[in-house]
Amino acid sequence: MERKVRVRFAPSPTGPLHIGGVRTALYNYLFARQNGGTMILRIEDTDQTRFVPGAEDYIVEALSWLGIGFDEGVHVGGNYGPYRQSDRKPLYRQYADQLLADGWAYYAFDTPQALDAKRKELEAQKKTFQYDCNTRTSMENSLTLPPDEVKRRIERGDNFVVRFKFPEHLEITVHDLIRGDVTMNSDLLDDKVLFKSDGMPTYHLANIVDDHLMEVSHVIRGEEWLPSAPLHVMLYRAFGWEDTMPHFAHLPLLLKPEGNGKLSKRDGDRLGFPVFPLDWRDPQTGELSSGYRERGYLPGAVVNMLALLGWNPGTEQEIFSMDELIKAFDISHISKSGAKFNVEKSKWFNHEYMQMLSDKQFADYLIPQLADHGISVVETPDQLTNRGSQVTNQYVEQVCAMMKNRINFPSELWETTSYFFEAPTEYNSADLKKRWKPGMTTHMNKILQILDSVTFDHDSLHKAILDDYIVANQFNMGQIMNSFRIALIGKTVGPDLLTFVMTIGKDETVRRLRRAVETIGELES
RNA sequence: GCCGCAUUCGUCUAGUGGUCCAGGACAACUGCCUCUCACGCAGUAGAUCGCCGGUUCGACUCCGGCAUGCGGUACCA
Repeated sequence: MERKVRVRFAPSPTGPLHIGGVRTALYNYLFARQNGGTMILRIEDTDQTRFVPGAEDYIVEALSWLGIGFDEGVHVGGNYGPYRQSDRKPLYRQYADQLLADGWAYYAFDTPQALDAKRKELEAQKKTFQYDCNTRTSMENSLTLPPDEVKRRIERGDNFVVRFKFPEHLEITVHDLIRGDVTMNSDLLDDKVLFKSDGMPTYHLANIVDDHLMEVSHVIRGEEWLPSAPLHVMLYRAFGWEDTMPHFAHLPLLLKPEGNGKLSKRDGDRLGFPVFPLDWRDPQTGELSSGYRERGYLPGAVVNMLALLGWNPGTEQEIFSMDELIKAFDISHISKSGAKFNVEKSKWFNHEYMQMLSDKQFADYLIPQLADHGISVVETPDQLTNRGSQVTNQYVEQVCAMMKNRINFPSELWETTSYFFEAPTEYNSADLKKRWKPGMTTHMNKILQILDSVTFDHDSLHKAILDDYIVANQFNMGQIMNSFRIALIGKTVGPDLLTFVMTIGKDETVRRLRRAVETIGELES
């Protein structure tokens, strides 16, 4: 019987959402949308000591920025709420009690300090302590204490936890959609705490109860959960919910770009790329971790890049819109091994997505940067009152159209287009040395004359300067044109020079060239 | 230590027993374009498929061992 697809993304609000978590959310989303299913956002905040203010809002905002939407969840509601585990607190006790009553769990009174001491003691003998079928008989719990003593302690208000009682000698098999069957022996598994002394369930209990109550059909989560999956399977069995147990898919981890290991917050700032979707300022330390959005990544590029980090379409297509991803996504094409994050490729993705933007959208990115440099934008030419610090909207778009293909990030806009808006204040000395040879001032003065006498359009300029002057006289094209370029731009970079001249106009061209001749002319040796 | 998962060009990956002397992308390099720098285009190089055995007529693909990496081993998720 095929159930309706219901998946959940269940982060815990302990800080900013890690990019690996974003990918988990994305895969859940793609799977839900592809199957006409429901996408749920559930907040797993059972550890009250790790609560971080703002983290939940951050999660919602980040996923919303990326276009990963939810049908049910803390922020949108739904019929299976509440969607925050702290709000579901009263619900869990009865399930712990049920397990206790059925012999699947037991009370344990060992204090954290006692457990800690035990671990240290064993460690000194080079052994490790695990609360399991071998050790539970020598601990303080309802398995070893007389029933009336257990009752007395509970009534007295002693702290206790509820632990799962793993059956002995049992092979537990978890079927994973990505890895196939994974089998573990119950004798090696520890009796996990299900219910804490503070009255909250642990992740393990809450997760199973909630997934069951919310009728979750598929659990798509990180590989770090694989070792505890047998516990989860056993819990479904213990509750008698095995026939509606969700399918599991454990995603490979995202690794740091160099060396080995999980991608961590530190790597990002050390290697100069974001590990988080949005900027995050730690409320405790005030430390800022940078995000993709603020770095100028486009949401589509981030989604596309993440989708392909651990999954492939089986074809050679690399650029996917969200709709295309939804169509192409397939759990069986998720890879099994961890993926190293590649900064260069993420830049390439962003470049591709930037190129899909219109000139107008580029202009919208550039205009604030112009303002930062004292240049304001007006709608029409007749509104221009100060040519030095004002440009028209149309001019900005024209510049963007010409320069967009060399842009990877919006932040590069000003530095790669500034010479369209400001005359050079200095001339690159290396370029001058290479191009501005003796006699160049004479050539520039000649070009000044030509500019003055010729019709100001691209073809006429080309004929007058390139054909009739440089080529006809067999002058060095590279030297003259590059010197001309240095005079106008300050260095030997940029678009087709005559197009540039046409863009900034005759007056500005003449002004820049005159000034260059005056300034540089003296440098001739 | 114990348990689990993984292992194909520098990186992401294709590959589900013969069609693979292993394909694509990013990066690198070369060339074209060109007054320059980019973009773009074309091409080159780069992987004894972690190692050793086994199964098979045939293995990157199946099995076993080893090595390495990663994950887990909390009253954290």
